[in-house]
Parts: sequence; C-alpha cells; structure tokens
Amino acid sequence: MSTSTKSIHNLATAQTTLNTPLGAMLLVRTEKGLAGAWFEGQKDHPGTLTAPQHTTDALLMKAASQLSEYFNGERTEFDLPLDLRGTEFQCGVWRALLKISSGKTKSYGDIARVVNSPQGVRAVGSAVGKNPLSIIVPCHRVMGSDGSLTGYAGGLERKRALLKLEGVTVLGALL
Amino acid sequence: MSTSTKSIHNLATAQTTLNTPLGAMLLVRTEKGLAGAWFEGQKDHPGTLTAPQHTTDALLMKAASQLSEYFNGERTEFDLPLDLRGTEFQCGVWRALLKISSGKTKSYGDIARVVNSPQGVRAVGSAVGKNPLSIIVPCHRVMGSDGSLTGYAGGLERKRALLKLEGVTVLGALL
DNA sequence: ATCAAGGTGTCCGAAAACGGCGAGTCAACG
DNA sequence: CGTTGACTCGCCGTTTTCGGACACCTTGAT
Repeated sequence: MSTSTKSIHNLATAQTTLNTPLGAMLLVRTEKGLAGAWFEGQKDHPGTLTAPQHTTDALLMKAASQLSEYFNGERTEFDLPLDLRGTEFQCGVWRALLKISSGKTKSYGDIARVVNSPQGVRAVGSAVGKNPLSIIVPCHRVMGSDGSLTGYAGGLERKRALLKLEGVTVLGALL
Repeated sequence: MSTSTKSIHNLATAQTTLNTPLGAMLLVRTEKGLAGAWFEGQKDHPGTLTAPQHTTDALLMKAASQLSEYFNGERTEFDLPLDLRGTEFQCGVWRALLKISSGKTKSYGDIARVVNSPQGVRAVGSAVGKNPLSIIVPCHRVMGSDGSLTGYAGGLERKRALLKLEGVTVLGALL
C-alpha cells in the first residue's frame, strides 16, 4: 500500500556525525524520530545528505551520548524515539530484533517464526540486511542456525566486535 | 490473498464446442457454473483441455442455446450460473460489466468509478482484457472515453461485429 | 562414525515491467 | 482562434523477474 516515494533524503530534518571505536557514524533524524544510523562505508549508506548539520538537536545529541555509553560498556539498552521506515514486513522484522537483549542472539529462523512467516527465512535475511539503524536495532545479534556469523552490512569485523563487546562468545574465533 | 494454484485445467468438469458466426467457441464449466467461453484463436484461450467432452451436460447445453439465440438476435440477456475465477479486483470489474445492458456502452473510466478505484483506469483495462467469459460477460461493451474501440482479446473485428449486432453505432466505420 | 566444506534447491518479499486508459500539452493546420 | 492528432506522463493491479546475511544434503577426508 505505501510505496513511500520519499526517501530519507527528503525526510531528514537534521543529521550529525559521531566518532566510535568502529569508525564514524552518521545519525539522521526525521520529524518523528531517529531514522538512520550508518557506519562509514557501510552498505546502503545514504551518502551525503542535504539536511542541516546539527550539533544541537536534542534527539541527535541524546542518541550520540547513548551510543557513546554503549561503546564504553555503560549501557546495553537504548531509549530513543525511532522512525522505522520500511515495508510492513521489514518493520516487523526490525521490531523483532529490538526484542533481542544484549548478550543474547537469535537465528534467522527464530525471527522468521516471530514475524509469523516460518518459511520466510530468506526474506528475513534480506530485511535484516536493510536495517537502517545499526546497533540501535541490533541486527548484529542474528546469526546462522549453526551459530556462524553469516553476514553484516557493516562488515563482519564490526559484527564480531559488537558481539564481543556484549560478551557473546562466537565459535570459531578464526578468520 | 488467493493465488489459486489450480487453473481451469484441473477445475473443469466438462467442456463443449459451439459454432457461431464469429468462429468456434469453447465452453467450459466447473462444479459451480460456467467458467469459460473463448473464441478460437482468442488471447488467453486455454488450449486443449483434458476435461470430458460433453454434449449432454445441462448447463453447457443451456449456455450453448442461449448463445445461439443471442447470435440470432432473439436474446439480449443471459441467465446462467457463473463461476467467475479471478482476483477480487478482476471479479469486481467483471461484475460491473454484467450490469451494462445490451445496446449500451461504458468507458473504462466509468467502470473504474463503479469498482471504486477511480484512478485505476489502466488496471481496469487489464482486468477487462482477462475476461474469461466472452459475450456473456460483455467486455465488448467497454470503449475508450472518446468512443474509440480500443481493444478486444478476440480481435477488434469481433468486437465491432458484436456491437453492430446489438445496434450500437461505432463512430469511424473506417479501418 | 564424524565433521567440515561446498554445491544446490527453494522460498519469499521487493522491485520492475506491463497493459484493451485518460487527461494534459503542444504544434500544425483550416 | 477552435480542432485534431501525436505524444507524454501519471495511475494501479497483476505478473514476472530478481536476488539473497538460509538450510539441506552430499562428498570426501579423518
């Protein structure tokens, strides 16, 4: 039903950049809430935005500080208004991800069951891969049914690092 | 919602062939009613069916005789149980066609409004084009908003002939 | 037997292509 | 000036195509 012609480019009301141990992050907000958080060089990174660069926007500042705390190990949950922009199915998947708490992981099949499409494992895969809110929507907590890392839009290195930070031991420290 | 995997091929319970002034017609029925009526060589003609060839099936015989009467100018309406097989939208369009009485015509836009998607003119076009019940569901009574013939799955010649039989004068007798 | 690695099958959602239209634009005529 | 015709472009349900952050099974080496 909703083919939202408008991309993040025309909906963004403000943006900022945050430095993290894993590289710079672009944070973008819309009227309704935080809408994007991408690592530099990440797949689907929207590139340069025309939205005003803000260092004072309340929501962006709050997000930035919560992320900093996360990287310092002082925070495991986020408390921010989000504006999830995607198809109904994608939003469902992303909401399911929000329910995985720090230190735990789930498989693609698990998520598929949660969103009520037990056969849609692969579709879940692509939805997860399109998560626009790195870290905040914890797509890095999804692994293959056999415990393998599978993939990550920001690169497997970052995925591994995030899981380590959360105290998850990934089998096969190799590679 | 309904992707009815079953095509007419497995639902047909009987078939027959009728000779008309415009060529042979294939009539097909299912359990529920008349489901198909195609001219030979018509677009979407299902080809050869495996359903038993009947010359005794009550419904098929009734349909055949009503069609004959129609071609003889002795009948303008049909009274037959139909089994409209299509998407919800298509069935809606086809039901709208059933309301156009002989001798009258409507435009695609008219139909679009009737089925409550005033903007869906083209969608109506393709639905009309997939009408499985030639003549009985009078898709030949739909014309362009400017009165042009536009198209017909059985060929414009047949469309012109049917309209003439119903006493409709088509502008531009040319071509 | 056990295990890892790799090929292959399948399944779904998303995105793109496709019409039996119609309203609007523009230019070329009388 | 109307009028006409060629053309463009938006519309919208369907169909087709595509692509993937999977999962199973086979295979061949221990």
